[in-house]
This record gives sequence, structure tokens and C-alpha cells, in this order.
Amino acid sequence: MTVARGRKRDETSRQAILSATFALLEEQGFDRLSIEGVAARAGTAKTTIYRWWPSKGVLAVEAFLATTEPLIAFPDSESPREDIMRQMRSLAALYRGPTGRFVREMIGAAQHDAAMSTAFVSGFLEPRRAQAKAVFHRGVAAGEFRADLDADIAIDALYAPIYYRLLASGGAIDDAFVIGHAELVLRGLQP
Amino acid sequence: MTVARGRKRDETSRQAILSATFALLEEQGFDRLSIEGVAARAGTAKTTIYRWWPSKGVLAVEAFLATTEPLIAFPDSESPREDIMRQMRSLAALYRGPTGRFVREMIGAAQHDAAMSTAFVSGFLEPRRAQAKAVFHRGVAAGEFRADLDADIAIDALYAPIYYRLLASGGAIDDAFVIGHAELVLRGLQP
Amino acid sequence: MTVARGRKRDETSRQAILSATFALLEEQGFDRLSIEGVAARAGTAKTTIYRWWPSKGVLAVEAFLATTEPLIAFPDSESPREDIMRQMRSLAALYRGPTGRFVREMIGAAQHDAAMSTAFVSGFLEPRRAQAKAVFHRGVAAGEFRADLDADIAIDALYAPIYYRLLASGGAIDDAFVIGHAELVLRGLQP
Amino acid sequence: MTVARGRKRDETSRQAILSATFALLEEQGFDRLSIEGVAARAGTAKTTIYRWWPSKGVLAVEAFLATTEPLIAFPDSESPREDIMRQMRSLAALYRGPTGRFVREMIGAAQHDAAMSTAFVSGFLEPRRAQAKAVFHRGVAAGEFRADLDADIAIDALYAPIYYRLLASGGAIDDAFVIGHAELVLRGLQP
DNA sequence: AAATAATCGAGACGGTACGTCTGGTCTTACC
DNA sequence: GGTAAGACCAGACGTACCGTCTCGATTATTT
Repeated sequence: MTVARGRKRDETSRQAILSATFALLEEQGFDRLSIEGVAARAGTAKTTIYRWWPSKGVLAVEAFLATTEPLIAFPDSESPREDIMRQMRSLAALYRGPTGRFVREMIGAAQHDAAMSTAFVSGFLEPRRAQAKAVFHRGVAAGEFRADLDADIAIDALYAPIYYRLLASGGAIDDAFVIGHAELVLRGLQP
Repeated sequence: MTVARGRKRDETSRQAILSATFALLEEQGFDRLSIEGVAARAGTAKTTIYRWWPSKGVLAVEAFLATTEPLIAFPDSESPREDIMRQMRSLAALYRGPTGRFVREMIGAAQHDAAMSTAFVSGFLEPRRAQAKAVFHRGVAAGEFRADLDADIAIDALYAPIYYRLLASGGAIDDAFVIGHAELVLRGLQP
Repeated sequence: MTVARGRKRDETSRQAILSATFALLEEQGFDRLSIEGVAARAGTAKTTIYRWWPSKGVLAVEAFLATTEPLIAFPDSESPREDIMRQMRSLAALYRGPTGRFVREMIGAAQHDAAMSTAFVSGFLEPRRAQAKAVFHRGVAAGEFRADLDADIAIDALYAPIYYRLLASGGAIDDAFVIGHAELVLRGLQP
Repeated sequence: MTVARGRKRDETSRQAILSATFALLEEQGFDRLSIEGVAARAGTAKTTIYRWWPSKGVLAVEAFLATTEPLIAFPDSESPREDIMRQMRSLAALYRGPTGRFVREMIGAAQHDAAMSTAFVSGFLEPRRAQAKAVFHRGVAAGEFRADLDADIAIDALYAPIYYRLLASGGAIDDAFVIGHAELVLRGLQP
């Protein structure tokens, strides 16, 4: 086993870099984010950033997650169907705000940064999908959804249009849309 | 009224620029596309590009459309429901190929280029949506879909997951997925 | 023949770069000279410097020559022997001052920059040698030097020790040394 | 009086550092030599080098001397004049080879590293000068040179042109030059 | 025909940021 | 206390493109 040798990683500068990254992300957006800028703002050397993060994309994802992670959770009531409705509405509300801009920019930039894409998918999308899956399973058990439902397809069907409007069409992500859409899909999931 | 004076726009170089742009897009992707590179390849001056296109994004969209426009059309049979199924499968096939990469990159880059976003939406997404809308109206008339259907929501529900997998989750866009998903949504649209 | 096309070189920035280079050379020496520093001081872009000069060495030589060139000349009296003595003493005096430091640094740096070496030799040493040669020829004609003298060897013999003390031994380059040395060599050049 | 405390200096790493330095000097020249490179090659820490050597220049001089020291010696025949001629020719031969490159680079770099300059002068040039001085004294005693000769000036006059061609003019250091030059100077040293 | 305009190519310019290299300092754990 | 390992701040490197700006040459259209 390899023994740890040499000076240890400086937790202070790690934090400073993530904070600076998130601040710049908020102020100027991902596109204008630069490693130079982060280093200057964090008071660290560029090399320190390059040592630990492979690209500005991955750095941005990590900074985003560190701040935003603990914000979204599913309710857990007796009606999984209701839980989903409520969670979709709060996700839509979240995406109408600054978080929506971050998600837009993250996914946009991930199109030409595979490492960033991986980081975003496994750090953000998959945990959310796992939670949603659990709710669907509860819903099947409770007899609210058909037993032969494919959870992956159902989740995509439910959530994808929110991302589509966010990323592509620019359509409004308001309650009317969310409710109308959810009812359409849930109708197809009835037993 | 302003009268046209002076030398006219050179159609030759317009074509050369669009061709060079598309070629570079194919070879290296949108991210590595640069105005300098296009100018060099097209044998024109950078100024000529800047004179006629506001950003490399808009230029890329235009080059993409000039080449890819006439590729996807809806079949027109007696069963609009079948027409939709068939068109979705050919769209999915298209997106598994090079066009999928272009669309990915276009939408990705459009996240920080509003003009590009507009160009892509009105040049690519909206025409497709108009066609789809017509099919839905035929379907309602034929009694295949419920009469109170909201075409915009229905279209988003049907197509968004394809874009979601293309842009966000990286999931496969194969026939099994397309069919499974389409059946789920169409079930919700039955009369 | 190639016709001049495009925007012309900006004489203002050329001057600004040379002036800034010389100023920094004076203030901090060749070693601490940097292209970044010159660009900042001159108010130009780094690219403009890289466009026209192949290395900081060549730039420094050019800046040095532009300032120092017109300072050293040979006297022209009836006695070439006396002209040489006088010129050697004024060269020695010059090398005891700031110019000596520049020449030291130029030659030092030229050891690992071939282009710089070429620039310095052809821009500084060779013109001086050509002048010296003419004086020697006058001296032979006047019967002050042996007719079979090899001017190149004679010039090296006379001037090299000044450079040796400047560059290598660090010995004093005072009048006593110059006179003592010149008399030794000139004794060997008598008819 | 200071008592030696703690771990003693590791002779192994001292040797490894000097060897690595000389090897890199041979392979890539002084300019591309770096403390990092030496440390990596020698398998030591950078700090160990910084602890014992003040600059890469001094390190290089030391590595050079450790290897090259015992190469040039004066013959000792009945004719000091002949000894000098022979020694100059073997020095010239030496400087046409790799040693010439080292000397060039050492002296070049010493222009902006005073400690290096001192190390090189006292470690290389002065021992050689002391030997030469002894030969001159023998020569005066033997009646081959004038009695009022200034040995320092004579030595500079003889050897400087070799260094001048090595460092500045780039002229050939061949036998024809060495002989022609030595005869000129020795003529001026005759009794 | 001459004057006036707009376009085009070429390419220089001031800038920003890149990702890398090396310098010299420091911290840690081992010997 | 010396040492190997290696993280850290600092700063310059040379490059790629950006978007703007002359230039001189090349078409039209208008007088």
C-alpha cells in the first residue's frame, strides 16, 4: 500500500477555490468563468487548480454541487402520486430561478467536455433519479401506478420536458405547464 | 428610402464561408470552430464574416441548416398515430448519427448565445413543431386522440425525452426506448 | 515581387517597444527582462512583439543598438597608431560604464540564443571591426605597421583582452592596462 | 565552537546531484538545466539542492570542475616558449570540443550570477593562470622573454583572443589562427 | 467619364486566457 | 536534523483567437 508522503493537500485553498468559482459563476456565468479569474479571486496559484481539477467544467460542477446539493428533496407522504406532483412543482420553481441558469449552463457546456458531463450526471442527475425511482416503487406498491411500469422511461417522460423547455425551446416552465404535462403522463401510468 | 449603392454582396464568398463552416463543424466540432479558421479555410477575410454574421454560433446554425434542413419529414398515412411512431423512430435514428452531434453542440452552445438560440429555435425546432402539430390535429379529427388535447404539451411530452437523453443523461436513443416511451404517452392521449 | 497588402506596421508601437526594452534593460538588466514586462511598459500586446522579434535576445540587441550605435567612432588623425590608442582608451572608458554592462549581458545571453548572437555580431562587432580594419590599412600605408600584417589577427590581439576582462576574469579595464597591453601588441606589429 | 549535530550530510546524494547535473549539462546544455530536472534525475528532493548550492550556476560549475579539472597541463621542456605554443594548441583543440561548449555556457551564464562567476574564475581560470605564470617566469629566466614583462598582461594578450572567438565573434579557433596570433604576441615579448 | 459608396482580401493591433514550466518556499513523515 | 516527497504561491512563457482597425483594390450606382 502506498504511504502518504509529502505535504498534505491544503483544505483552506480547496474551499477558497470552490467558493471563488461559485461566486464567479453567479456573477458572470459559466462562459466567462476562467481559471485565471478563479485563481486571482481565491488567492491561489493556477497550478493548484490544475493539480486537482481536470477542466473548468468539472470545477464548476463541483462548486455547483457543493452549494446546491442539499436543496432538492422529495416529500414522503401516503400518496406517491401527490409526492411526485409536489416535487415537480418545486423543481420547476427552482429552475425558474438562478439554479435554472446554472443547470442550463452546466448541461450546455458539458456538450463538449465529457468529464464535466460525467461529473454532472453522476453528481446531480443520478441521485435525483434514484430518489424518483424509490417514489415510483412506493406508488406501484400502493396501487397508484401500473405494475408493469418501466421506471426509467416513466422518469424521463415526466422530467424531460422541463429540461427541454429549459435548454431548447425556451418555453415557460410554469405551474400550468407542469400540471398539464404531469397529468398527461400519469394518466398513461394508471393501473 | 435607402437606395442600394456600391458593390453588391459577393455570393461566392457567402457560399465559401458556409461550406467552410460546415466542413470544420464536421471535422472538429463546434467548440473548436473559430472565425479565424473559417476565414482561412474559405479564403476570405475575417471582416467579411463579421460583417454578415453576429457570432460564430449564428454562423454555425446557418451552415447547419443550409445542409441539414430537408431531412426529416412526417409520413402522411391514414393513421396519424402510426405517422408519429414512424417519424419518431426516424428522428431517433437521425440523432444517433452525425446530425445528433450537431444538434447536441448547437443546443449546448446556444445556452450562452441568445442570438444563436433564436436562430436554432426558429430555424430548426419550430418548423418541426408545426409539422407535428398538423399531424396531431389530423389525429384528433380521425378520433385517434382525445379532443381536449393540448398539442404543445403533447409534443413536448413525446419529443423531450429524446433531447433529454441526447443532451443530459446520455441514455441510449434506441427503438426500444422510443417505442416504450411513445406508447406510454400515447396511452395518455387516447380518447 | 510581393505587393504590400493589409494594414501597415505601426511605427509608433515599434518605437514604444524598443524604448521600453531599453529602459527595462537599464533598470533591471537583461536577465530580468521579460516580453510581458516590455509589452506592459510599451502599452502594446505581446503578440505584436512576437510578430516582429524572434526572441527577447534579438529584441534587446536591437534596442541596444538603436541607442548605442551612434556613440562609438574612430578618430581620424595623421597617425593611425595614435588613432588606435585613443580609440582603445575611449572604448575602455565606455565599457567601464553602463554600456559595458549591456555588452557583457548581450554576449552572455547570446551563448544560448544563436539568433541573438548573429544580431549582435553583425550589428555591433562587425561594423566596429570594419572601422578598425580601415585604420590598420592606413597604418600600413603610412609605414607605421608591418606590411605583412593580418588585420583580423591584429584586431583580435588588440581588442580581445578588453572583452576577456569584461566577460571572464573580471580584471580592471583601466588606462594602465590598456596602454600596457596596446604597447605589447603594437611592438609585435612594427615594421 | 559549533558542534556537529543531527544527521550528517549524505555524501551519496551529493555525488548523485553532481553526476546528474553533469549528465544534463552534456545532454541539454546549461540553459535547459533546471533544479527540478536535476532533483528528478538524481532522485533527491529539490530542498536538498537548495540547501547546499546557492544557484544552479554554482552547481553547474562544481559539476563541471569535478569532471573536467585535470585535463589541461603545461608541458615542461627546456624551451618555455615552445611549452606555451604547445599548450595553446592543445587548449584550442580542447575548446573546439564539448569542453568549449561548457566554457562558453559557463562564462555566458556567469554574466548574471556573481557567485557563479566567482566559482568559475577561482576554480577554473585562476589555476590555469598560475600555471602559465610559472612558465613565463621560467621563460624570463631562460632569456626567452624580456625581463620587464608584465605576466598578467602577457597572459591576457596570449589567451584572450581564444576566448573572444569562443564567446563573441564566433571565429574559428584553428591552428592557423593560434600560431599566427601567438607569434604576433611573442614577437612583442622578445628580449 | 467622374465621383461616390459599399465590399472584399489581407493583415496589424490591443487584448484575454490558455495550459505549461520553473523558481523558490513550505510542510509532513521517515530515518 | 537531514532527507524524499510533494503541495503551494508566483510569474513568465509562447500560442490561439478574439473583435477592431487600417489599407488598397474591386465593383457597382449616381451624377
